[in-house]
Amino acid sequence: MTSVDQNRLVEILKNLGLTKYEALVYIGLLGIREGSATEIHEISGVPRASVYPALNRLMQKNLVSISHTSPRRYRATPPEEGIGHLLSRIEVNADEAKETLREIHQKPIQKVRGEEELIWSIYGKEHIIDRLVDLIEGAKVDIRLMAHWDLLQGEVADALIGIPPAVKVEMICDRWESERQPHFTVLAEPVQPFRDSIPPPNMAGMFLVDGKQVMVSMGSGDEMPSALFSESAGFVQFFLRYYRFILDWKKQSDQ
Amino acid sequence: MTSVDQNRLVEILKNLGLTKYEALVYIGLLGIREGSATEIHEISGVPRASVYPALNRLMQKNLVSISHTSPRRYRATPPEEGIGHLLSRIEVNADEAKETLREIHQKPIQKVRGEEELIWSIYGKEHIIDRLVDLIEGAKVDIRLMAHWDLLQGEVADALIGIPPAVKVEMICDRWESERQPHFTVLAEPVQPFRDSIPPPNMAGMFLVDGKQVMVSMGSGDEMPSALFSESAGFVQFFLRYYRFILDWKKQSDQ
DNA sequence: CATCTGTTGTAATGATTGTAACAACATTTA
DNA sequence: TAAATGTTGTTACAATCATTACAACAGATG
Repeated sequence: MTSVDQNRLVEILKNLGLTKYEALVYIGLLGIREGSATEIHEISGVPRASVYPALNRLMQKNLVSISHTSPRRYRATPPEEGIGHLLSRIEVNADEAKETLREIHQKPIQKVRGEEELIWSIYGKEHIIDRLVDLIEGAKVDIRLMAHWDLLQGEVADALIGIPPAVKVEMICDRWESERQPHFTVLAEPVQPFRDSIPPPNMAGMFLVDGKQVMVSMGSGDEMPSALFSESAGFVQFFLRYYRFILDWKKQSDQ
Repeated sequence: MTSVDQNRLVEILKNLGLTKYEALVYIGLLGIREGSATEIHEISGVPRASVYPALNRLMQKNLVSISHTSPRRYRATPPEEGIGHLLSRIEVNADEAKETLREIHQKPIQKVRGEEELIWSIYGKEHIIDRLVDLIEGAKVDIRLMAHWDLLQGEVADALIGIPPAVKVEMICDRWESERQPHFTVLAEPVQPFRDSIPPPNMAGMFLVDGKQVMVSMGSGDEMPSALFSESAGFVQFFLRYYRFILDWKKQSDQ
């Protein structure tokens, strides 16, 4: 196992609640299945005196068992089980938090004012895609979009495919390389706003959902993608008009 | 929301990777849906100057969006989505770690020596139940057990019910209050070793799997339950004999 | 328009906490 | 008795918490 792998593993285990020493000890112990504190120290690189408290804490986390021999010997819980239980606990807790937070969110403790009039910024490709997926999955009536395939491919396309048939989907894009659904209208050809030579990935896109929400994404190449989201009627109307203009323009240039 | 609830929430969110201030800010913001930094400070109790860096970090975690008004306003990502994505990331990482750790575990880097000759200790009710479930689910031929219902109820019983029919299950217990399966043999009646008056919960139990593994559990009332596990042939044989003795004794006293 | 007041946003600093790293000591074992 | 094992204590460091100071800005007022 390379040092990069190990650093990655240690990082993940730290995010699951282990300290660096605990992670190193557990990884080392898995490599020898079972051993004494001194052996674990040798395999893991953790100072010998620090192996003992680390092992005690790992036992509390059910990742290690002890045999009261002399010297004491330790055994690693297999990772499917050990990590599995750790993760289960986190999931249970997260579900509990989600429920409580949902209640807070649904019963605001003060009158919410003009939230829908504002324009919200989102930064980073992953964040944008996460939020796009959420937006698409929340659609009830229709989705109109104009976007570059660089943005659509992957999770966004999957979300669109998963839309129930009652929701009409209309797209203008340079191309569409995923499956088509009967309720899709795809105008897939190079269109003017996306024809410029810009370095991939091209994150340009405009998504209109239910005539009430709009999300506009921009950015390409090395620059940090960003997006704007709004439920402001004015903002939505602006982009609806723009979309219809492009649609009409597209239909005419098809003749 | 009570202060206990809030502390619990903050604790869970910290385990999902947030700092205390980030958690308080997110919770507070959910309560007002959208607000300025000063409003968030007032609702959350986080010092006003510290709200800003906390909000920036929450934006990086896709839990908050910003509107570049003057003063700036912030909006909370709904918890299903925000927490959901956090958790997904953790799960993906945990699966990756599990896979890498499994490879390490399956290819020990040194010759494993007499691991099966040792007796391993496990402490704490939750840990014992976790390990019992793992043990039961790993059975391939048969399971023989003698245990008190206090220990069996819940996850252990569920695991037993989920055993495939090819695995024979034979139990001696004070009672069995879950469903029975055709491949179960249940001798469910007060038996001598469990008849003493001891404070509930009674964690006594002995589990033999495939004639190769044994786990013995003990403890009751307020005392910390503990268990021993071994694959040592001698240890397993000892308990097999003991089990058969009790079984014979049980069958005779039924006549 | 200049001035004043209050608000917003940022950076710096100090305190606290938990972990990593190391040293010293006590006990046990061969 | 020397080496190994196990325990305890100390120091350094990093991150977070908590607070302070200040510049810039916005709005109100004369």
